[in-house]
Amino acid sequence: MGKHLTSRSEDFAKWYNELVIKSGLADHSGVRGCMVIKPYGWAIWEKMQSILDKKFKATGHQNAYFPLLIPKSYFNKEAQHVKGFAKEVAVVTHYRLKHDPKTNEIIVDPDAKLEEELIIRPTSETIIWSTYKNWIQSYRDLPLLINQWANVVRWEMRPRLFLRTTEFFWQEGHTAHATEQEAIEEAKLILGIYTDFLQDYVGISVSTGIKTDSEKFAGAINTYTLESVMQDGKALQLGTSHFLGQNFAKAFDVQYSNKEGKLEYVWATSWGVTTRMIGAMIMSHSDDDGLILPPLLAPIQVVIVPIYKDDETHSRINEKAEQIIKELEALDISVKYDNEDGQSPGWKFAEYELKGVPIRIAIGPKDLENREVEIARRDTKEKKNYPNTDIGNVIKDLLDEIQKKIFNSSKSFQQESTHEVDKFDDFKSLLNDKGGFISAHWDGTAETEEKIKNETKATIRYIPFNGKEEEGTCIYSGKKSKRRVIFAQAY
RNA sequence: CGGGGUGUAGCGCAGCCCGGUUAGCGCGCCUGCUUUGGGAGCAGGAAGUCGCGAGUUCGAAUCUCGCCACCCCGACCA
Repeated sequence: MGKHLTSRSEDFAKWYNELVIKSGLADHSGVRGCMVIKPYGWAIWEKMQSILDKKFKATGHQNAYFPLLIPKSYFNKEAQHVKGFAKEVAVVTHYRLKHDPKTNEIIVDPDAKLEEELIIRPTSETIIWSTYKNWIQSYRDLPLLINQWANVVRWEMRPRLFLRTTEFFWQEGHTAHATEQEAIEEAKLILGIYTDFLQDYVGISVSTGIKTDSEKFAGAINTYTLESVMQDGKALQLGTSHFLGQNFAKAFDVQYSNKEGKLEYVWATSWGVTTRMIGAMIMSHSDDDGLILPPLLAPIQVVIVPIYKDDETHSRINEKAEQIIKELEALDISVKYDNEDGQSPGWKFAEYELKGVPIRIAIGPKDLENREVEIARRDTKEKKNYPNTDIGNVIKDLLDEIQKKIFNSSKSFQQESTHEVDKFDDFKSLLNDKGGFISAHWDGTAETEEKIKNETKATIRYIPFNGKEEEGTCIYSGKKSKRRVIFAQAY
């Protein structure tokens, strides 16, 4: 294992890559764009899943599972949807391999060609709506509130660990409602759940708003988004919640009888967050020494490192460590006692900093003598000695404090990274300089949006909700504008 | 898909230009002793189809041709 990471200032992309791999979250695999998520990384995802899952269930959603493979014809039905995803779907064309007698190699059996090709889901709207058609007949069947935890495949040209992989994990919610209003409320409810989750648990400050037509989900009427600024000044979309209108209902003919016995198309939403959140968490909080994990998602919240010279001291430390472990476990704090004797304490310190364990407790001869322990927090690198008494509660409070501190840093960073700009020259120089969110006037046309993108690589990340009415002129075209939108260069 | 790079021990690399001992170094691993408050030291040891396939040659990690894979940078995307 290399001793040092590339620093963020030297090469942010390299820092990120090394960090993901060296901290043991994930590995590259034999297939381009597909990654192996290792136990330490998967443990974080499991925590994310269980927290979100509870929130979904608390708001009336149920989990179900729909198939990975979707007949190509289903995919055809909603025009915008096909158009949006066509470029990146993987297609299954055959169902068998055979031995080639000539080369003695395994080849695709040409006789096993599928009559109808199957696509590997890039998202599940089509298969779900073709199923909902049979599930929904009456207003009594509504609302239908389903979520699934699944993997999807989108053939990516330029993959990046966690941020953009060809296969990724996510949850996708798909709901059907009797009224437009109710569907919009659902999409916003979920956006609120995502916001709370990202801020309270992942510790990332997010901003929300509506996507422009060119950035919205293929097949949606409106896409609500959550966005944040990473440490390098680039923006990242962390999740989306879509109001789908009646587009899929009409494409798949999903109608219900209302109380008056008249047939009406249902109103739909879909929404998702992915393993990308892990990448965002890394890029938001971590430093040149390694990960900084928010306590509420850290697989290990506290690590105890013993320091000893002789067996007698060692066994006294073990005793003390056991006491602390009991105290912490009683408070539901996850703790690891690293009592391996293969590595020096210094090695362990560096290792757990790399892995982002929020709190480290060191116990050595001095501490035994003074009836203390040394407690070090990962986020600030601060070290302090605490007396033996009531260590559990000290740690508990410290974990809370770290969680808050991480979020507050993210919040102030996001505020510092947001700038109002009125001149296109300033807009461009700001992008070159530090990036971040740029709040600027836009004339509302797709043409201007496109031109700005081509010239600066910045896109409109979102149109803020309740953006205050403000007379102004478009930063690019000089035409009249009534509100500011948020631009950024994005991942 | 374009440009660049890499492929040699579990990991990171050198060797290749200019072919020739038994393919080397660091980390890790195993054994032993000494160590342990910020990535420990010494001694000994195990571990390699040199990405794959052809070719040139007395001889190929090294030269030639072909193939494959991955990474990085750009255009598309959660």
